[in-house]
Amino acid sequence: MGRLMEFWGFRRHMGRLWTILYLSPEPMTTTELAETLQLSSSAVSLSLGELVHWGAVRKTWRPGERKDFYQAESSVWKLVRRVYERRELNLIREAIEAFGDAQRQLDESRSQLGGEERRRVDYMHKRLSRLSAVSKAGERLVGLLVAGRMINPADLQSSEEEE
Amino acid sequence: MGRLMEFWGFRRHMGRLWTILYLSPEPMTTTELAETLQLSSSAVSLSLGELVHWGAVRKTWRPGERKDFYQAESSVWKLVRRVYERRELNLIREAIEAFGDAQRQLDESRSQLGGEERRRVDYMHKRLSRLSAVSKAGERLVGLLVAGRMINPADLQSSEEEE
DNA sequence: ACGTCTGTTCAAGAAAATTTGAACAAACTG
DNA sequence: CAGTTTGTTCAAATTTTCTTGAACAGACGT
Repeated sequence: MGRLMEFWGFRRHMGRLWTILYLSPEPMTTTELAETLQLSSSAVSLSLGELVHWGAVRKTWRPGERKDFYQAESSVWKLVRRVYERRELNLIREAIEAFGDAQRQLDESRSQLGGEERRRVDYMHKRLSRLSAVSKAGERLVGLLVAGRMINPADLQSSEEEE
Repeated sequence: MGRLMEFWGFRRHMGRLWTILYLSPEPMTTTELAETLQLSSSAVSLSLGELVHWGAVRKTWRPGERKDFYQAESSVWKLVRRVYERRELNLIREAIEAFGDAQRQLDESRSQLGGEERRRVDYMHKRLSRLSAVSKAGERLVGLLVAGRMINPADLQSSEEEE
């Protein structure tokens, strides 16, 4: 799980910590976690905090106990969905914006150019439109995924068919 | 695109190079690319090579010209699909294997344990089964994506419903 | 209120990655 | 075949990211 998480753009330790908690029938303390994974307490604090931020781990208390206890959110699907919702969707939206900005910049310079250069700018403009179209199709697709609705990958394919 | 690619686990330069080529009506040489992006020739060579390996860029020639020319594969969907096929699917499969290995290791030690410890091992075993189930549902889902078939995210959800 | 226990933050050090220039290899030209 | 041009590989150097221990802050019990 550590490698998987790392690949997915998170800290490796986040995966390791979550797994330990997921496999434990009881909530655990930071001390136990640090011992199990041979990590310093600061490393545990950092990664655990991020896990809590992503909702992958929950803090719990025990009557009488002074230390915090942690337990894993056990629905992987819920977690995946949350990441796609918060992170991937944003990423796609930023990209779409960037493509639009680029096109506007091209529009501005276009009038001052002539012949060869203008044809080049027009070409770039057309390509950016296609990138936008694909991105928007991707955005819709991820949106459906997050909503748990059926997805048709053919939509993505057709979004960049030559006109 | 550089940031997007980086986020997706590739070199940033790969995204930048691909974009320049994608926006160019003509194939380009390594020299032009290095100039445009202010990169050393070795950096261009390295990242371009990887792009070619992933099928995101194609080498072409021009009669009479000594240098190699490169052009971008222009179907983004094709590229995404290839990455999921080659990389993400493998990753999931490795994870599934790892979960199985872990379970087998638990099976081995189980007989030598008693009471409390055995209950703990049984719990971990059950959790690993659930991770396997989710992973297999994910594998099927990505498989469908790659094949361009309809996907139902509800399958993932139901793969980890309490029994 | 004081001392102790817990968790977080920070800056310094360690580790990992990227980048580069130089050396090498391969292909073409005259 | 010698001399260019082009492309790749490698190790050193730089940059970036992680990790750690110490300092800090908060909460609790006595």
